[in-house]
Amino acid sequence: MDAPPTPPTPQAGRRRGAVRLADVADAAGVSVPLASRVLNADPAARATAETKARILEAADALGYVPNIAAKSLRIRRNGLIGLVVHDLSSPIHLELMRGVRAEAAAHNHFLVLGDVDELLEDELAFRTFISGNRVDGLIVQGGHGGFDQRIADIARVLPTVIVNAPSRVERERVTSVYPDEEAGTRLLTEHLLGLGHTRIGVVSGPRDSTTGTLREAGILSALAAAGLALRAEDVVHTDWLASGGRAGLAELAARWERGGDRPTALIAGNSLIGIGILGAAHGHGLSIPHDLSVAAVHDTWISEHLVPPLTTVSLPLYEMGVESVRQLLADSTEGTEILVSDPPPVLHVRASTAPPL
Amino acid sequence: MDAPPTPPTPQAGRRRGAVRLADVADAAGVSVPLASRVLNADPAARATAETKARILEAADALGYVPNIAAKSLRIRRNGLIGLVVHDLSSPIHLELMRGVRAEAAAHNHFLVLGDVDELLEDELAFRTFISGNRVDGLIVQGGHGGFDQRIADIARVLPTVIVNAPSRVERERVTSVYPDEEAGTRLLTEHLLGLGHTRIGVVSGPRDSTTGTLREAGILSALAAAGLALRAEDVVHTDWLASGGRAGLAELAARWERGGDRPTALIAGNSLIGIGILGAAHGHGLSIPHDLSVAAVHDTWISEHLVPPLTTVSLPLYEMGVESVRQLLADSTEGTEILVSDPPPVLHVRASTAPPL
DNA sequence: CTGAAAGCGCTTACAG
DNA sequence: CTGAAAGCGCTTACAG
Repeated sequence: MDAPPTPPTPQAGRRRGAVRLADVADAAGVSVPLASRVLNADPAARATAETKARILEAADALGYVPNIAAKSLRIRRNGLIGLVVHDLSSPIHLELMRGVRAEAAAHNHFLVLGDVDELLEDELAFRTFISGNRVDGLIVQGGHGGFDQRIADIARVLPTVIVNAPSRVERERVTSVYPDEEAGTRLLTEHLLGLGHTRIGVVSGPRDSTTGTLREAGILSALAAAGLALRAEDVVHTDWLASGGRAGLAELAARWERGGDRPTALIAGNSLIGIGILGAAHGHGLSIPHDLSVAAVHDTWISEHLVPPLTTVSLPLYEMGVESVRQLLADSTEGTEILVSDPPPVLHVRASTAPPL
Repeated sequence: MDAPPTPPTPQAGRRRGAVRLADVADAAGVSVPLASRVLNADPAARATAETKARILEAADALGYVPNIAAKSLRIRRNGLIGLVVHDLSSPIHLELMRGVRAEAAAHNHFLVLGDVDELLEDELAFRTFISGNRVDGLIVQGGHGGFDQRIADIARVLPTVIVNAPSRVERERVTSVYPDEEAGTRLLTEHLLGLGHTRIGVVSGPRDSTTGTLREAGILSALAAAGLALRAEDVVHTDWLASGGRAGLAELAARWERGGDRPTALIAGNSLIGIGILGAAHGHGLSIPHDLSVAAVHDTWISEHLVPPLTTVSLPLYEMGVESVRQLLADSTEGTEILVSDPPPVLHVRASTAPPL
């Protein structure tokens, strides 16, 4: 038997016969520079309409696509934005990411995915990612404590925008995009007050989280406006996950077992915490909203499918993603802080909140 | 007042003083080619250990990172993998994506994000994404009907792997990576049979979905092994989302209202459908698992936090992501079909399933 | 306005 | 084994 015949060069040689600008120029009978100018719509190129048409046709017929590497090497930009996320599985972060992706695409940019934890750990990956012209700029999910100084370092080299947190970096200013956290929790609190709750507890994120602090401030201000206070014993700090919500409720329930009064409503620092609380409630003999109302920050697709459906306030996550790309591409003054307030926080009342008994 | 002083070239000129290979070579007192060879660990480079050390030191001291554009232009690869996803908000797809990302990073590759729907709509974006050496290869989430022929077209130009679906493309063979769908649903079905259920219904995905068909086949075979059949009236087709699960249950409930017997357990085509069913059950006067057991394909972080926690079978999503990157980088024979069976499907029994009344 | 020339920063046959 | 030279495919001052 003979060796099997070589297949008709399918992708054996990879990147089969890529068509170059020179091929287009040849086909159109013009020089390479002119082809370049016409294809890039250089206003200085005043070739006859007919010539232009011939070039465009040739490019189209040959299926010409510029070689990105060659182009980037010349113009020192590559149409890539680095998106550094923290937790790929959170539906909250995902909504942000959707906005970033869509707006980037609208500007003919693509997203390159990075992972906060990995970049923090692996110095080489870190440098490769932010250096070497790999990306034109960086969008970093904010709110990760220790990462901040690192971000400041990067921002000196590469246009950088922090999304979803005000810049906490003091010495160096980094552009940041964030929502009106306080207005969000104020809305939730007012909703609960309106239902008749007078003692409200909080399951918040990590104690040192700026975002968490802002959310708590919104609760405090709404309570204060009603002449009420937030009791220290009604606040618990945990992490931003469903398991955190579960742990937070366990902690509170343990306190309540010692007797005395307890809050009739809980505000969850985010909707993952809210999910954890709903999931754990039954185990503590709590029926929601009968025994306890629960409301959370951030509306995601899951909220309405939970049992019971979760009352939330939606913050403009998608729009923040959009805005962060705009800021990045506008190469705006570093250190700008953009509050995204359109749309404003919106309350989504669902069955997890009800008047207290 | 004078104009404000120009800041000390922060990022005004962008990409401040990028250090080039030539700078490293100068600093080490060697030629550029030698520096290149040593830094790339070319085994042919037999400079003295001391010279090598000097080069590496210089690179380190200067913080040298190769210019990716220049490098890609030469070697015709850029360390970028295109990941084309369908629904960024699905926790199922996300788990896949995590595996892809991690394995890509392990091979010093980064991910560029594309969107199926957008690429289908926008011809220019499509060509830009797959052509022009933007990415070295493509990983495409499978199971999107109409996209298949398109994928085949791409695969002829660019190394491509379909993940999460066997290749349905007949004429041209595209490498694909998929789980043992039938084993998964067989496990769920056997679990329900073991609990004593003898009539089991299915809320599956779209009627023309290959994945859905495979999952139904697993159910059929397990039922058949027990001498049971799947009744046509107990099957409903919907979409793969929570809203689909909601609609599917509504459809079944409407049938059941006409009287007669009904299934005592339901298998959801995926866990989003399962979430929808759990969320809608109460509205149909059904208590789960008391009146109806529910089990679903794919285990995600939410499953255990649902009310009640959802019984699922986990398929190796993360590992499929990993494997798809390996296949892509191995540039394996086109048309290979890889069944990822490690780990095998695992049953996660939770409170949404119980013996029938 | 257009074309010939230079050059972006690398890698790699090619001579020595 | 190492260095000088060429060249990857583009864009853009620079002359004409």
